[in-house]
Amino acid sequence: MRTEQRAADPAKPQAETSGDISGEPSRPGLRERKKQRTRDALLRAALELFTTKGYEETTVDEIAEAVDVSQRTFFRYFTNKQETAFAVQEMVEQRFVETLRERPADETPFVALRGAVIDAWDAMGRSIEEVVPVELHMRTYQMIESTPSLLAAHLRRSIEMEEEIARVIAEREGLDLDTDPRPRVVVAAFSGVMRVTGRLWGAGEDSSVESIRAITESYLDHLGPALAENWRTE
Amino acid sequence: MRTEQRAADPAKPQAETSGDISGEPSRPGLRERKKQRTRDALLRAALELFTTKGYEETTVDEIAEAVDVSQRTFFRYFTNKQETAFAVQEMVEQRFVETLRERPADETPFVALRGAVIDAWDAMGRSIEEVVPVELHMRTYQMIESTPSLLAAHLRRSIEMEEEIARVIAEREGLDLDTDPRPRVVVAAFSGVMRVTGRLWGAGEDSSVESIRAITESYLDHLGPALAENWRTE
DNA sequence: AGGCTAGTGTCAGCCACTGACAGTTGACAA
DNA sequence: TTGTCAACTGTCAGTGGCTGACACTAGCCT
Repeated sequence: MRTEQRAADPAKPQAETSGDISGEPSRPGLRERKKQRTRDALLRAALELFTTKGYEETTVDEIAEAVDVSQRTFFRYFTNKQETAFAVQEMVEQRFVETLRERPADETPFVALRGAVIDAWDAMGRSIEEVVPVELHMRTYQMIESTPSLLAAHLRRSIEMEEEIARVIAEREGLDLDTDPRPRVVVAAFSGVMRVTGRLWGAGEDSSVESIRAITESYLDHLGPALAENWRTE
Repeated sequence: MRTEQRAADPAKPQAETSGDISGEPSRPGLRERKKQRTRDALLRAALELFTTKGYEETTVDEIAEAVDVSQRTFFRYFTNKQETAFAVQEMVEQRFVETLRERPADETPFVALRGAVIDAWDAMGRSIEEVVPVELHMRTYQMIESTPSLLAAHLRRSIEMEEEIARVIAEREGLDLDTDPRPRVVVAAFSGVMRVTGRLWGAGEDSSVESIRAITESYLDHLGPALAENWRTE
């Protein structure tokens, strides 16, 4: 009943306390800012440690110590050790889904999916920096792919997202997920390919955003033809 | 550095000790038989407990106690708690790969894959009984699908098998996995669909072998058409 | 029968994680 | 400014997965 993951979010930014007169996104109070700083510090420290000495080799105690808080405090910000590894990933995925929703309605599901990933990769380069250096995020991604327990968690998160994506697709096409298997099927095939590209990228040399973008495009373009009948007599 | 999974196999049936004169698969010594019995007992006890009171709620101590051995002994047979949950699954997958290898060379990769799963489901019904009741295995499968940490592990194991399958396909077609992405792509798409069916089956009512066989066939037949362009004007 | 060694139990200890409780410290009203 | 309340944190103790070390028991073999 130990390891692995739970749920909940004890660190959610609960209701603003400061008097919020102007409509502006007023700067949160000292308390909030302090919390945010602690969380960011824990996250960065964790990722830095994970990517240098390895995930399994990094102790929660070490992470806490690096930020000079108690271990108990760490667990109040992150439900478990794994969660830190996926914190940034989480953001990227969020963005992907949003992008997908905004795709023109006349696009084929597959085309829309393809377009959304490409966009997501591009946007990522720009908007993550606020939390952690992109380069650190890249290293993190590769670490996830090469750490068995994290890979497992990564995959599970993936299929949860698959379900969400399938819902979006079904909505776009005006279909019923419960009776029409096609949305789930495309998404499954699509995601399967995405995973392969992710793995390849993680294993390869070039860890740039451009690199994964290129692999993604190329592989997705192979999907249709690959399911066709005769490979040998192409 | 705790939970999750490791590797190794401390319980492998190492070299026969008894004098093996006849060519027959002579009955192993008392020592071996005893070991086998302990392992089977642990496995059955574990699955029984997992499926009744839940995986996370089951303690290794409880499993060990149910078989009346020490906790330490449990860990000499299984590298970790998770491994027991997948012990039977492991056999099924082994069989699937073997079946795939024996598929007629003139079949399309996709057709061969399709045929192999169907065969595997059929064979399963017959040959697992030796270790655990099929019904218990079914319950176990559903438990895996509904237990987050196990689902994660299950997915990871799946992609490891994907790689193996991709190798088989590449071999069949005489292709080079390193330069030709198509084997991995079909396998990825295929496996993606397989996972969806597995999940559906686990969530549904009918937990029979026939049921999953049917779902599998139906869904795989949807894959080709689903990737085609226009769903709305079908 | 007796020695060898695989298999087991016991013990101690690490680490992820959690509940309980008490001490600090921002936020806010008087 | 000060006092109160609640949020946040640290400390402590405990559970459960998992491992190394060591001593002991019991099949196996000569």
